[in-house]
Amino acid sequence: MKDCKLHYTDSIHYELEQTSRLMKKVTTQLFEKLEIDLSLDEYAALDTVSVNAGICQRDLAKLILKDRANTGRILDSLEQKGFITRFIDTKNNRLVKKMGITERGLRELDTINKKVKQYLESVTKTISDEDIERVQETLKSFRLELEKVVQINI
Amino acid sequence: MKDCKLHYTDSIHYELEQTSRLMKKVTTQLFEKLEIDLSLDEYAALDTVSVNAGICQRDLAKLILKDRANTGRILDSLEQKGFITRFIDTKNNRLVKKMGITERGLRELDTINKKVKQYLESVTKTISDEDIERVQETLKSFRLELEKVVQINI
DNA sequence: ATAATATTGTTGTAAATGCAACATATTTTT
DNA sequence: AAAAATATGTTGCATTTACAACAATATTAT
Repeated sequence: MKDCKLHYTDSIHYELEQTSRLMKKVTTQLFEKLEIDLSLDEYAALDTVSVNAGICQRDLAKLILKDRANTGRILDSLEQKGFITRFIDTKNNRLVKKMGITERGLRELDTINKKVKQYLESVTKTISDEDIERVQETLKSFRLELEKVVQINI
Repeated sequence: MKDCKLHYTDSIHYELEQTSRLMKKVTTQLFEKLEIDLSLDEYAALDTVSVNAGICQRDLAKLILKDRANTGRILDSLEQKGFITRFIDTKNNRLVKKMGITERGLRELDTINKKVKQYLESVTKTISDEDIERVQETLKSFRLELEKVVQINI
């Protein structure tokens, strides 16, 4: 019993990784099925921009946990599709590329959010809201602990 | 408040993804710091093999959520490093490549497990054991629900 | 018995990812 | 004021990854 807990496959870290990978797979398949013209990462970025109007690229990169290079590329795609606009501005007297969601992007995001929410709720319907909420809260504390020890170079 | 919950960034799926990515980053950095000569995936595979002696490649692929191609490559590396042995056997009258952990692999795994456990426990020490356990259990039920709807081609 | 289908593993390839190097501009140090 | 350090974004590259095609063998259907 004591030995059991020594294994990675019995750890919360393993469970997290597995669940997350599976979740990603499910969502990717859902996006294909619903013929959504965005990648999962583009969607996450778009959603994050929508609630953080005027955010700059580096700050966005921190939120979506991508590096600056990939964040830039994701934004190129979103801009090219007309879902966001980018503009040069300053932050702490430095030139930065800020962005905002377009009218079209907002409509697209809203559509996707509704579709996805409906579907995903049907997946988690066997799990009580309290459990979900409790997990979410614990994950958040957990994440904050992780942020203290991880070195993020973005 | 109701609208809030519509956003991906407020969903448990987002929290899962973020926490998992962060966790991966932390562990990768830990492996580098401890100068462990295994990738994270190799470690997960080795650990899984150790508790599933005689497993075949495809079954292992299912457990570590990699496709058959990548699983094969990971095993090539582990075999080359002398941590596992592979042998041809049959499963349901079919030829399969089974594997087992070597004496050396077992020692290596044990060393890593101890190091990693010690470190990771220091990370999660601010979170109570009950919370961890509860999250782990809920994640597992969640994962089982996901497995029902996801299409896995391995 | 022959053809079609299924299982398992490998190889090839295109896309995603992260990291380092670079370019530019600004702040801090000397 | 000049030099060093910092912040931000982009480009290039090497690694990882997933997916499809293939090879070999066994099972099932006709």
